[in-house]
Amino acid sequence: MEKLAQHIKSHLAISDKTLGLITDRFSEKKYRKKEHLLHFNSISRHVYFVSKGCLRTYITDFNGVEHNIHFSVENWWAGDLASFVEKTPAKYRIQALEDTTVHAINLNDWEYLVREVPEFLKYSRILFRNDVIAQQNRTVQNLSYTAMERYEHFIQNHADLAQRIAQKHIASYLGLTPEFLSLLKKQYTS
Amino acid sequence: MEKLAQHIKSHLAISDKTLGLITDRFSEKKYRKKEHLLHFNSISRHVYFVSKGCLRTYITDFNGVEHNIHFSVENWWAGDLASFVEKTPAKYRIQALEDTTVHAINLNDWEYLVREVPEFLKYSRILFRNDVIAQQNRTVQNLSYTAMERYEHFIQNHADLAQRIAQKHIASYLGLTPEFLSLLKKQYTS
DNA sequence: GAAAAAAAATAAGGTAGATTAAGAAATCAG
DNA sequence: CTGATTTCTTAATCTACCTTATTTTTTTTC
Repeated sequence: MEKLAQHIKSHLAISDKTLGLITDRFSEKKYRKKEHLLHFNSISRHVYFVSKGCLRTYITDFNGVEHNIHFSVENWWAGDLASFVEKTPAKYRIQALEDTTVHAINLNDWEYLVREVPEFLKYSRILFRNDVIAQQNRTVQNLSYTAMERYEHFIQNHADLAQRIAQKHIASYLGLTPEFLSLLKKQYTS
Repeated sequence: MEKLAQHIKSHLAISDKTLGLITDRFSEKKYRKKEHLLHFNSISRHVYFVSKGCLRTYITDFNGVEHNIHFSVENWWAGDLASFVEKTPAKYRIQALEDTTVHAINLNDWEYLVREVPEFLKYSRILFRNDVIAQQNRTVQNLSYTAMERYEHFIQNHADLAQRIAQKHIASYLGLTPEFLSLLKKQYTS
């Protein structure tokens, strides 16, 4: 739980005792590469904090094409928020891209913490807020930039991810075919 | 303030007295068509609840092309959340598309309500949550659907808006040129 | 560490949507 | 009500990105 504790501490002042109350509600789970944490149309019972490894959150459209929405490496959260809080069937799927260790919390515990631990409520608000801002930025970028610009931006801001993740997953994240990304990459290097 | 009160009531149980505490912190403002509520690079001092009229939230990209991010008609919120909560220069601009009446709240009052009125905290969480979910859906749609499909979807889900707003603004929202939208429209009707 | 599978590169040809331009229709300002 | 401005339409041309197919490279598996 050390990474989760650190993450919370980095966002607000909190005593170790209170921190303990929070981390007590999480349980560690391990997933093998390619394993799914969340399946389409199932109800998302947990949200996850990644302490090791990498997850992708994606949808499969009506043509069967997968679209990566989000990557979660160490110290990031993953989850289908809508499914989790509304108890509705998930639109998203979540899959491990590497052997991954997460700290999972279920809705009961989440609601307990939000209700009983003011620091957790504050932390959860920061998470939601950051999520909103990140999503906004992505919308803006998809509207404003060419494929090449989006690729450059991704490389510059997520150099680590670009090393770790298969190119086809980056292509999917950027809304491109892997073939076209391959072409861009060649142009970018030269 | 009646519409704002109604909107809050529709999301949670709340006494009229508590509701009064909340609406007291809002002030009514009126804007003429084409007037801006928020300029680029200024700090967003307020968020707005629209009680009459219509606003658009948009960005101008480095080529000078405008991209509509969001429309806010009666009973919707508008604001550059990132700028508002972080006190950073706004990325978005907000403009009245019609003569518009809003209820505005500044950050001090917002934070006061979040801190002192648990019902408002709950309400604000619902707003953020819905915002996240709506943004997610938009990302998904932009990735998965053709221009025609996005147009059909818009017409079906926002028939009212389609009547009220200039087509060029819908085109911008859908990520299309007005010329191409005009073409789609012809195909759609026939 | 070899065979199998998955991912990446390369290339030709195709298409959704952009660009440019010009006329028609609607809206606005006085 | 009228001229000016903005918006919408139509059409020809163009291009960014997709599709399909083949080969090469990398990764996985046992």
